[in-house]
Amino acid sequence: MTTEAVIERVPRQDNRKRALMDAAAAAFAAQGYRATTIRDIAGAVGMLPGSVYYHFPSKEALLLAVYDEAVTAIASRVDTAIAAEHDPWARLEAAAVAHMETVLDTSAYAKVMVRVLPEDADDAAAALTAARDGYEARFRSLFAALDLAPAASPGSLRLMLLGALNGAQVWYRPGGETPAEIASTFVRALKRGVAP
Amino acid sequence: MTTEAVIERVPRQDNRKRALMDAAAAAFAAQGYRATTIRDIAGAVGMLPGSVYYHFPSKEALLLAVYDEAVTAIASRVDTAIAAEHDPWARLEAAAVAHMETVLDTSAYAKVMVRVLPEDADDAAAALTAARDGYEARFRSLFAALDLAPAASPGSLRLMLLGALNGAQVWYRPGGETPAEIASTFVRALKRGVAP
DNA sequence: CCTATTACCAAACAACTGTTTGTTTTTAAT
DNA sequence: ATTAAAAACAAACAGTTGTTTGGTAATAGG
Repeated sequence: MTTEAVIERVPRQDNRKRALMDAAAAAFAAQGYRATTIRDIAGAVGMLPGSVYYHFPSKEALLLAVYDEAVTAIASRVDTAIAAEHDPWARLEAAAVAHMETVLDTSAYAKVMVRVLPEDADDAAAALTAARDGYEARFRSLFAALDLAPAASPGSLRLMLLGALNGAQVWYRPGGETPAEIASTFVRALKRGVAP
Repeated sequence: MTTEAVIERVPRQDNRKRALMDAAAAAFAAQGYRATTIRDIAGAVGMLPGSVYYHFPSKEALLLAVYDEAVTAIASRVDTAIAAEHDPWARLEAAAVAHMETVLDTSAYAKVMVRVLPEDADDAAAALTAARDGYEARFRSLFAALDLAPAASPGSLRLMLLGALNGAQVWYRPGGETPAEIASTFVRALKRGVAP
């Protein structure tokens, strides 16, 4: 008994955990965190509500998992985009385009990051803020590398750019300019406006 | 009976209706619509939950009343601000400053307009959208009056400006630049960026 | 004073919420 | 085939939600 080897079980599939996160992301993005019920999510993957708690200990934990995944994914896309550029303004433009495309086109995860405010999840609020801050630090660096006119504050500009990009989720409708064009146009206008 | 004069009663005071709307606006702005309960609002004015329904037929009706009031108030402030200017860019700047000051300083009502998405209120969604559109039409006119470089689309610029201004509510913390300074700086940068 | 209306209370309702519990089925290694 | 863990079901729980109902003070006009 004491010499018993520790048997390691490989979990059958993560598929269900992933399916739950995908369903949760879609629901959170479309209806918001509070308006989404565990029953919505469970139903979307053909599960009973109680079964969700085998995979996640709480609704907030599920949100946090989705949120972390969202931050990781968009951060990696932005990193790839800026790695291809050297000029500071070109890097900012590339980052803005990647951000906007991810939020508007790609995944429900990024939409969750924009739509769900940290205050929506009482206990997980600090964790959500931390995750978001980690991502936004990239834009902090990008703005710090710019050569700006003395009147322009990099902090305000960064927050306004992110506000404008994220606000697009509320009003954007496909058909006219693409997300990439909108982001690109905006950053270029900003450049002409605040360069020395 | 047929010649009976119609007696008109003057309601004692609207004070309570107003108090309810103020409390609702504060709660909606701080916690969002769904996270706010009728009990929260009733408690804030020293009333029992059921009594709220003497003044408003539903929670959504209360939201709509707050929303309409918010739109009316911010629209009047913006109208006053732009009436004092003649140059198109100066008018836009004045409007942006008035918008931002209202959202950040003045009242919880304006914050509701920014924070509560129409989709949050299932049945009243269309009414909320209509109210918001009526307000945003002012900015449509302001942008239409500008002399823009051919590459810049007035529609995208308008939505980005509003996105940036409204996004400020999420990140703004008092202490540094004032809301008016931020809005002003931003519009001026935009002008240099997109003027022909 | 009388009376109808206004404004509110007190208590409940039915529906829905996140979550828990005990049990059963499914899976994969022995 | 046996076994044990993994994954799900079935059913409930306790709390909260928006809302309704019937009664009761308060108010102001007659």
